[in-house]
Amino acid sequence: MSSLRNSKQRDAVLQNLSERYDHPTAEEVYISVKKVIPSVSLATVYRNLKLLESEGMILKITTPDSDRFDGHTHEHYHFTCNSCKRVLDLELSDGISVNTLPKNFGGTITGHELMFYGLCESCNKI
Amino acid sequence: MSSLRNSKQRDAVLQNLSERYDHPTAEEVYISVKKVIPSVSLATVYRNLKLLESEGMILKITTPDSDRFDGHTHEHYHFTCNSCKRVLDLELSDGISVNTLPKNFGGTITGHELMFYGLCESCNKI
DNA sequence: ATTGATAATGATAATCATTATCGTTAACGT
DNA sequence: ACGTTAACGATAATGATTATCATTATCAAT
Repeated sequence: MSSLRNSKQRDAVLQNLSERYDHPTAEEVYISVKKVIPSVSLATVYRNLKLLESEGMILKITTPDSDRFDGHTHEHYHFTCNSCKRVLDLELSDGISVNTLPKNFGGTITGHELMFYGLCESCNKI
Repeated sequence: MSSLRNSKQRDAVLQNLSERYDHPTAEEVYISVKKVIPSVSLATVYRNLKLLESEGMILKITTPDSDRFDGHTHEHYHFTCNSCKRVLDLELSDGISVNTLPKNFGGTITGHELMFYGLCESCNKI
């Protein structure tokens, strides 16, 4: 069977994401990785982001505005500013209700969306 | 200032969404509305979905696979099947923890993502 | 009812993020 | 080293969404 080979491009993508906390887009990761490996291709960044996500090493965060990536995979939540579109981390204390909005946060929260993932009943049976 | 005028195309979009619970894509809404107004344009469906969402009359649900629409705006949550990509409603009892997964559900839940929306601290000040 | 202003439409071109293709390069087991 | 093939860089293709624009429909004022 095929297995993963080492790739400095993939290492650079993963390292960049592990160093930052601003939830960059694929394009923004590309710009950063280019500073370390100037010859890197945008397609390679997309390829490795997808691969790393499928391996569970990074998270893809889908917002209404853009897809973003997060190198920190511990359980935590996110906030999107409707104005500047930035994505911030929100750490909720364990067991907090989704109806109890975080207090230690200078912004204003006007809504939230909770999405569960898994297998539906019919796909479960297959 | 400008104000909204009546439009049977917009009414048809809104009515279609209010009748269904399957969280259709824009294309799927278009197919349905076309059965009522055969001359309707896909662009008109997109325009009205955006307009209705900005008016708070429908919800846009962004999933990793596609954007979907929901005509039912009361607070509730969603489940995306990783296999068939369907989006289902999940009603959580009030105050339930995000760590307590719903029981009345035939599928398997493997993860979840919680996104808050609003204004960040710096945009708040503007 | 008619008119005038303009919101809304239908058709389609343009945009843009992402993916596919393909010839070349590089990782690594033998 | 060598051969196999995963991974790459470059770029074309794709597909969902948005922009454009000439035409039509809404509706307040006459």
